[in-house]
Amino acid sequence: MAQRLSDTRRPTINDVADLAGVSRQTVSRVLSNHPRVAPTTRARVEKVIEDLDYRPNQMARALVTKTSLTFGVASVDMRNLHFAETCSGLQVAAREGGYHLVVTELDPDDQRGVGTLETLLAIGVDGIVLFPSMVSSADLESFTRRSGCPVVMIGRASRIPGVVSIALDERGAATVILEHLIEREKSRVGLLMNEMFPRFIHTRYEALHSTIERTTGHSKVPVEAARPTIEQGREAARRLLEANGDINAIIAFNDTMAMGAMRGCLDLGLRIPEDIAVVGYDGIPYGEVTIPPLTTMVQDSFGMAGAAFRVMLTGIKEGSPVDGEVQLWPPQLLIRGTT
Amino acid sequence: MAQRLSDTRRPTINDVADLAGVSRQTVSRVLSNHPRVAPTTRARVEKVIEDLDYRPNQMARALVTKTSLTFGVASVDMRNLHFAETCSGLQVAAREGGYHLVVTELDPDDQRGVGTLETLLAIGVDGIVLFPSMVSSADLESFTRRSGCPVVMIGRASRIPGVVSIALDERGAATVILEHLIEREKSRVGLLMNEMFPRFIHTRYEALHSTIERTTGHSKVPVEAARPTIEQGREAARRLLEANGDINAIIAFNDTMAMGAMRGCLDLGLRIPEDIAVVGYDGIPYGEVTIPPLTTMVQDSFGMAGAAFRVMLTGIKEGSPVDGEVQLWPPQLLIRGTT
DNA sequence: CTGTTAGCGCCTTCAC
DNA sequence: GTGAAGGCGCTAACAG
Repeated sequence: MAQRLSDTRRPTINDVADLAGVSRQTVSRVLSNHPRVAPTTRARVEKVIEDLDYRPNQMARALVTKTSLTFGVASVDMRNLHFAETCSGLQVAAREGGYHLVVTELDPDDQRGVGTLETLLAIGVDGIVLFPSMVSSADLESFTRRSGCPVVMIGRASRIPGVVSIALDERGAATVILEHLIEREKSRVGLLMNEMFPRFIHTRYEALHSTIERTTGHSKVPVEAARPTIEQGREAARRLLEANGDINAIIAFNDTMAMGAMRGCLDLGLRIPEDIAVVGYDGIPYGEVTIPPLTTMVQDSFGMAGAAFRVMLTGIKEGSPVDGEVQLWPPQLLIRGTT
Repeated sequence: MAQRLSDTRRPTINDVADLAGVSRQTVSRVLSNHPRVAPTTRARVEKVIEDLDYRPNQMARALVTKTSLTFGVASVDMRNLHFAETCSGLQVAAREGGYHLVVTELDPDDQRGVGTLETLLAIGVDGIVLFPSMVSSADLESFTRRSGCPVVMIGRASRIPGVVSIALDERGAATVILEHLIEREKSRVGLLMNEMFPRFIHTRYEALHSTIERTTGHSKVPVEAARPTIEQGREAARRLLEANGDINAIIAFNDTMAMGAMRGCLDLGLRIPEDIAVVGYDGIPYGEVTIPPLTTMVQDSFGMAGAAFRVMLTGIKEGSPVDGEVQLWPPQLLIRGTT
């Protein structure tokens, strides 16, 4: 038993120091590339490190440096391509800096959501990338104020002190979509929104709603809310169409719902795009193989992820997040077959 | 500045102890629900914990307990629905045990892949869930032997000492698919495989290849390898069809490639399923909205994730992984419109 | 250039 | 029931 333990025990900085005949401090200096180490000493220590396949224990290191080289990524549901792509982008950006991602879904039982953030903090993350969620602006502000933890929010633009937002320019996006639909003479628009997000964080809904009112003159905009799945999108689209026979365009919260909506339209015998146009958001790859291919408001998940990581890193290094900054990303409408 | 630091400093066990007028030890006992604490003391301490919103620093705790309550999840590419769903399942299972996921992509520069595993270990994970990758069986075996870290591999069945495999029963799955295709009189099968996975870990390829030979009598099975994307699947399918005019069925490595293959077939003017049948693997939601809907070998990502977490937890608790166990999951063919 | 001392925040072991 | 030492593996600050 003791045998086994000694077998599996990872070498520590002490082991390296002993074998190299130096103090732990010298090893530590070699590790951190401190200049004032004699070349011969350095070589000797590095040799031992190599031989032992030693790697410093990051948790011990974090305990003293207050920097764990990990950051949290939180969303309500990770089974989402936009999220997956963003995570991939975060991971790529993070790797260079030696950072790791702790990915978590916000606890559905924790209504306010802050609990999940506190938990991330307790395990030692240096920063948090947060996807749109139930966490209210007030809670978020108090969280960052209390903790000093840099928080970057992707996908929802709000000027929360202590939080940097990176999001699609929703108003610009809505305008581009509406211009396009109007050009296609599809100005009677219905909305398919995500019921997971309460009104107060629903910038996309508000942007679309006000833009539709402004550009089409229709004051009552038909809308249905559902979970962001194909099946729910399909059913919601049917409800939307049955209750509003005059609709000739559907804008969906994301591509997944839009793909469901396409089926809902077919269910009712409507032709796309002749009878009804469909527009999604995100630009997921699967949208290009629907028949017809889906017109969509592309989000540069990868680019936004990179930006998010850099902003977070700045927040970490400066010890505090930039104040309420909002980075808006330009809309980019990918016009394909559904409009 | 000192002001700011003191503002944002998280309370420690000492703060709680001081305020409650007890020693740190007593606080620690309250935290771990130790029975021998006077009810009044406990109440007092809990009150302070509540007031301070104190949460124990997991890294400090991990340093002494050797248990971080985190585990690593590694794959070659996280932009993959099967992976995303599995992560979601892992996260749900993990939450109950208070565990967190550190998700990482295997470093493409690290050809052998073990480096990524070592890095995970250095940041303190208690176990690792590994997706099929370039990591060879030999490297994996030596890694688990040296580190004693429980590793569960999802998606590739191999009897590696120290590693538990959880995977689809590939031979069973291949048999089910072939029986179905033969019944549909589509026995001239071409294969679209994933070039990311080298031969030696390609159980899916081997199962399909040998099953096709056995059941159809065709000894030379046409195959194309490509990256697992829609576009690459499409091109590979065209190559496959152009080189093998007699093919009347394509089995793709996963649904994404299968969806690309469907486009490739259309490109060449083939009707699905009349002229050619298409089968995918995974059962991702988007497969249900292709036209026609995609026949697919479903993988219970969520269930496999739960099983993987439980196995890993057992490994962690017992201090060593179960030995070379392989859990095979039964095939489940979802027959839709492409066959 | 290198070593010593003193913790980081927590738990384990042993006293009382 | 509670407290006092001691140390997990590492680095910061000071010696020399």
